Amino acid sequence: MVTMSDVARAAGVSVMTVSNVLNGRSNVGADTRLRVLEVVEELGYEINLTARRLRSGRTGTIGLIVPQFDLHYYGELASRISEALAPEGMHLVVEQSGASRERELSALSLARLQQYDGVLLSAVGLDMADLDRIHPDVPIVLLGEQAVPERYHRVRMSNVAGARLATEHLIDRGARRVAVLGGKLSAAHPEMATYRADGWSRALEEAGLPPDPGLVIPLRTYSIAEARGAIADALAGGTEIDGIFAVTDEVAIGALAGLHDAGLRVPDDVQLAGFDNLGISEHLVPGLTTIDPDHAAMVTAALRLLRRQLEDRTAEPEHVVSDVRLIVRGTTRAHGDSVPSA
Amino acid sequence: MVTMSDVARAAGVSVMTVSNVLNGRSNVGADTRLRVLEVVEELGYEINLTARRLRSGRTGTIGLIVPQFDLHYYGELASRISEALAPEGMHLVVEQSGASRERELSALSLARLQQYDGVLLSAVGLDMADLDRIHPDVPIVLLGEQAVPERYHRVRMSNVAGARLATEHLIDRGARRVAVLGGKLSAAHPEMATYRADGWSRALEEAGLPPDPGLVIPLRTYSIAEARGAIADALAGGTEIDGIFAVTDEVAIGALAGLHDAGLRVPDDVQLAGFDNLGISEHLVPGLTTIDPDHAAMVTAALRLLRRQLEDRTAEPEHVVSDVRLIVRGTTRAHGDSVPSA
DNA sequence: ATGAAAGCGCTAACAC
DNA sequence: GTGTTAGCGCTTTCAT
Repeated sequence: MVTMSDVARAAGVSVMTVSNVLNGRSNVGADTRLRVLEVVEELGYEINLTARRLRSGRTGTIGLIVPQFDLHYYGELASRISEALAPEGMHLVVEQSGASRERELSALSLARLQQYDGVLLSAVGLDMADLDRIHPDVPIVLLGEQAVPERYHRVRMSNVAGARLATEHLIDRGARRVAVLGGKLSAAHPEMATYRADGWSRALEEAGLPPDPGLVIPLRTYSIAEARGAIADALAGGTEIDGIFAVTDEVAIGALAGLHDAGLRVPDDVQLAGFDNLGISEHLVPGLTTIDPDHAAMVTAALRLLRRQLEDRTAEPEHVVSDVRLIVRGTTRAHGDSVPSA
Repeated sequence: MVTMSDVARAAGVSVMTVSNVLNGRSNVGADTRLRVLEVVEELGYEINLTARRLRSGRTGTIGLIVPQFDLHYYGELASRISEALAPEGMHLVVEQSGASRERELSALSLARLQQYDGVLLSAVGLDMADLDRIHPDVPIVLLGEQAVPERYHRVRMSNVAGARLATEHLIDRGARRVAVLGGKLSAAHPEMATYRADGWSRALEEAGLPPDPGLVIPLRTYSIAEARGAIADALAGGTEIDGIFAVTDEVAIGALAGLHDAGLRVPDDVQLAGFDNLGISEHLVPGLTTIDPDHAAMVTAALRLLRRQLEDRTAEPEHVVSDVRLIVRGTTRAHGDSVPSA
C-alpha cells in the first residue's frame, strides 16, 4: 500500500505539500504541484479515506437507510437521491434496516451514523420513543410517514390528502364498496397505513358512504405476494368489493393479480387505485391509476434540509410536506361509465 | 463525543481494558468487565468505527456495487445478500455505479474499495481492460456476465443455456418468428445481451429456423419504458413477430405493455418469455414465463467465494456458474395449442 | 510557498 | 488480568 509519505519522499517534498496538492489548496507552487501529481500517478497512490475521515471528520458520503432494498419504492428513491448527489461531489451509500425495530435501531447506532456526513432515514419500525432516544451529532433528515419528535428535519407526502383523492376518484367513477388494501385503523402510533386509511375513510364519509371496517384489509409486509393473497382471502370470505384503494402501488400490483385470480375484470368489475406512482405502474396492463407524490420535489427538499444542517448544525428543524396529484390510468373507469351490475 | 479514554477514566481502568471488554476478549476479570459496561451505558459511549478501521483494517462491512438501484434485479440481489450477511455479523452497504464506465471506474477506485472488507461487484460498463487495470488488495467477487480476467473470483448464470431454454420453449409452443428483445449480436466485448442473443440464435438454428437479424431488437438501458417503445417501433415498422424472448424480466414487462398497446394478445397472438424470474414476474397478468437463475445459490456461492478470500488472500480464483431452469407461466401457451393464424 | 509537530480514536504487541 | 507503548495515514495548526 502506497501512503502519502511514500509520495512525499519520492517527490522530495513534505507530506503536507502532497496533502495540499491533493486537496486542491492554492498554496502550492505550480511546478511542485506538477511533480507531486506525476509521482502520485507513477506510484498509483490513492488517498486513504479512513485516515482522512478520522482526522478531519469529513467523509463525502451520505447514508440512506431504507427498510428493504426489494420494495420498488426504495430502489427508485435511492436512485434519484444518488443521481442528485453526484453533481455535488457527494456520494450515496444505501443500507437496509430490515424493517424490524431491532435492525433499524442498530442501523441507527451512533457508531454507524458517524460514518456519514449526513443521513437520510426512511424508518418504518421506529416509534416516537425510539427516535427520541437518538441524539446523533450527524445531520439527519427523516423521510417518511410516521409521527416523529419535533426536533427532526423531515420530508413526507400528503398521505391523507392523497388517499382521499384516490378514494374520491374511485367513488366518482362509480365504486360504492371500496376496500382499503393495506389500511390500518387507529394504531398505537400512526404510520403510513393509518394515514392512508384515514384519507380513505374521510372520502367515504364525505360521499355519504359509511366506512365499513370489513373493507379494511390489513397487511404486514406490503409485498406483492401478500397483497395478492389478502385479496384472494377477502373475496373468498364473501366480501363484496367494487373498488380497491391500495395503500401502495406495490400492493396494487398484488391486488391486480388477486382480482384476476378470482375472475374479476379491472376496471369493469372492480376499480383499483394505488399510491406512489412507481416507474412500473405506468406500464402495467391496464395502467395503474395512482397518486403521484412528486418524487423529484421530495428529493430536492430532502437534500436541501440536509445541506442546511451541514452548513449550520443549529438550523431550525423544518418539516416539508410534498403535494400529491392524481394520475388516472386504466384501472379506473372513464368518466360517465355506468356502475356495474355486480 | 465520548471516547474510549473517557470511559477508561470514569471506570478507573486503562483504555486497553475497555477495548478488550468491547471486543469480547476473554482476558478481563468479571467485575472489571461489568464496571466497564456500566460506564459505557452511563456515558452512552459508542465505538468509533473509523478509528478502529484505521488501526485494525477490519471494517465489518461488505460493499455491493450495482449499476442502478432502480432495476428490480439489483434491488432483489441487494436484499438477498444483506439478509445472508446479517447472521454472520457482517453488514452490507450498496453503492450505485451509474452504468457508465466513468462512474463505475470511480466506484472502483482503491480509495472507495478500501473502505470495505470485501466487495461484490456487479459491473456492466467495464471491459476486460478496465478490470485488468484494477489491482485492489480488497477481496472482490464479480457478479455478472461480461468477460473478465482469469484472476477474478466470479459468479454468473448460464446465460446461453438459459436463453436457449427460453427460446426453445417458445418454439416448442408454436412460435416461429421469435424476436430477441434487448439482444445484441457479436459486440466488441461480450456481455449479458450478447450471450443471451447467442442462446436465442442457437435455439433457432437447432430448430431449423434461421435467426433473422431483423428480429434482434437492441436496447440501451433495459428499462421498462425503453422496451415498451422498442416493441412499438418494431411492430409499427412492420416486423412480424409471434414470440419474444426478452433478455430480462424487466424488459419483458415493457414488452407486455408494448404488445397490449398494439392490440396484440399474450400469449394468443404473441408469446413471451423473460430471464431473471423477478419477484414481480409471478404476479403479472398473465404470469411471466421466464428463466430462473437460482438466486439463492448465486448469493451463497458469492459469499463463499468472498469468505474464502477473506480467510486466504491467495486463494485460487474460482468461477461459479449457476444453473438455470425454465419457469412456465401464462405468457406462453399450453402444450399442444395450435399455431395462431396470424 | 513549504514544512515540522501533534494528534484524531483506536488496537497490536508486548510487558508485567 | 491489566497497563504501556507505539502507530495506523492523514489533516490541523503553526512556524518559517
